[in-house]
Amino acid sequence: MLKPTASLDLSGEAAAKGVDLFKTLSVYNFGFWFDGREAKVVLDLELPAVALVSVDGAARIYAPPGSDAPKLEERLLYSLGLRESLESFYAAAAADPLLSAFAREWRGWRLRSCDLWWALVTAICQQNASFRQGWGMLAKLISLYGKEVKLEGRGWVPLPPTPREVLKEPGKLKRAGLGYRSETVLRVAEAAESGALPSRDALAAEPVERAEAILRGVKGVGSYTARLALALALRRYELPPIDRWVRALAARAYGVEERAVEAEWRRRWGRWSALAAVALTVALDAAPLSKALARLESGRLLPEPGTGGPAELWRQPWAQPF
DNA sequence: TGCCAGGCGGGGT
DNA sequence: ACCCCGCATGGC
Repeated sequence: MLKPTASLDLSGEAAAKGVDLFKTLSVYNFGFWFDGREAKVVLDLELPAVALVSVDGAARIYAPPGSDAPKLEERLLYSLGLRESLESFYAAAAADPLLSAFAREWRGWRLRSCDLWWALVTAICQQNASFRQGWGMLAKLISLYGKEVKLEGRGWVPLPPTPREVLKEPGKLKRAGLGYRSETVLRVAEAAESGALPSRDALAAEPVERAEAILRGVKGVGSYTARLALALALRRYELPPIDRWVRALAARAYGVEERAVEAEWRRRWGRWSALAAVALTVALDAAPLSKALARLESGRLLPEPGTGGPAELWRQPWAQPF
């Protein structure tokens, strides 16, 4: 059982940075981690440590006795994007044919980060799968491994399995519906356990192209997966994860050939390239490509209620196994 | 019921 | 620098 080790109020920091905690906590979140009012934010899978964060900014960190509270507080601020200034991102987005409406209505959104292992698993589950299939896999994976931690006085919080736990029961990956992606997740788990995969801090010290190459050293981790993981875990956005979905939408919106999309995307978005790609999935509710293209044609470039996209993932029954 | 989905690696040219 | 295929699974 984890006990409260620190309490803090994020409302001042959020207001100063223009961060909307509801948007930040709700986007790409599961119902078992966000209920519309309060989020469980996993800070450390190994300790473990979890923060309870209310949309009004009240936060409490739960960790084992003797944990480094200031370090966990800093990790919480980092993971909510409160250490990041997105002024230049939203300035660029305001003038962009894909994200101008998003920049107007969703300026307070920040990408939540997670650890490197879970970022890679998340990205692998998006390979060659629809939004719904990918996130369904993750929900089922968490449910099947069944890891939970109790917060004193606040009940149980589901946790993703660690690399070691996945290696101990590898068969659960296929039962979670990962199919051939299971082998890639197992190779990532082995690399993490053996030390072949650098820690997040070690990776963060590398030039971003080198960091991408290191992650691609694992068979089954390609450019898309590596770049998405760098965005989710390290908040490194220079390299865009261009999949066929972004490729087709950007070709249409920017009037370039599909093969020229990556260069054009990097030219327009620079150091915000990956963040812009993730923001686009939020704006278009990660709709299947044909629907997303139709949304683009009709100028419907904001999340729409009832579509069950990233902004409403937490409301979806298929993503709430607990 | 096939066909496709927010990739990837291995094989070709 | 391209092109093409198969891959395991789930949803329609």
